[in-house]
Amino acid sequence: MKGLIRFDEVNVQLKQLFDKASALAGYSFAELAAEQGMVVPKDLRRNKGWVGQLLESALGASAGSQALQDFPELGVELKTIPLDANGKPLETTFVCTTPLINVHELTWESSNVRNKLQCVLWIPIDGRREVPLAERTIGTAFLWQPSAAQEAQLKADWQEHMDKIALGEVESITAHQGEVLQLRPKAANSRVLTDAIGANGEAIQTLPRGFYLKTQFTGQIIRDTFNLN
DNA sequence: AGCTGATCATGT
DNA sequence: ACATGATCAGCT
Repeated sequence: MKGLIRFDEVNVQLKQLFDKASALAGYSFAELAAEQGMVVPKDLRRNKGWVGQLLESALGASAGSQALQDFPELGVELKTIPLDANGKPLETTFVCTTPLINVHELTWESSNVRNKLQCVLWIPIDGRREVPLAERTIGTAFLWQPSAAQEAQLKADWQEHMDKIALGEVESITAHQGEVLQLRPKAANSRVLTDAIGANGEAIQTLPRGFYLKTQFTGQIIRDTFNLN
């Protein structure tokens, strides 16, 4: 009984979140920022995460720097995705940082990538740089869970990357690898170092990496959702 | 340093 | 034109 009641409550909360996100469609960044008491920066050059933070604020996501979902009680991750005039993603999507040590015990099933992508509340946003930031608008939010085929692709890429990391080959991995999930630097700058495994199993220092969804993958999600093509 | 939120800017 | 490697801000 208790479980059933909780289940219902979670569904109600999820619906409320989705309704709230849906209601944001059409608003300009200026309008939403005013509502949230935020100031629209001139551009995103020194405020790259600003749009994401604007939506987090509007939807009441638990802020912070923890490696958790945005709505842990709902198991939902919030992601903004900048689109061009044709509805194509302009950027890859950061998923989470990549573990580079103690990786032997890790499995896809328990991975942070799988956890984060289990249920995503995507919010398409106008990413056109030629449009002043204040005038850009919010698109139609949608909930997504990876299909079996999509999860299989993600798992295969994740496993390939993690195998290389475990073998001490992290520095040979480029963003070209992975069908849908790539590994790229994720740091304040290229001089930042973190612990990793070297080619002979020894400890080395390397640039921190993150997992990113390639634009072809997110582009297909967008097309599937909005019946484009 | 290492997470979160990401986009920038350059090379191809 | 586009993706890769680099970078920016805030908080812990």
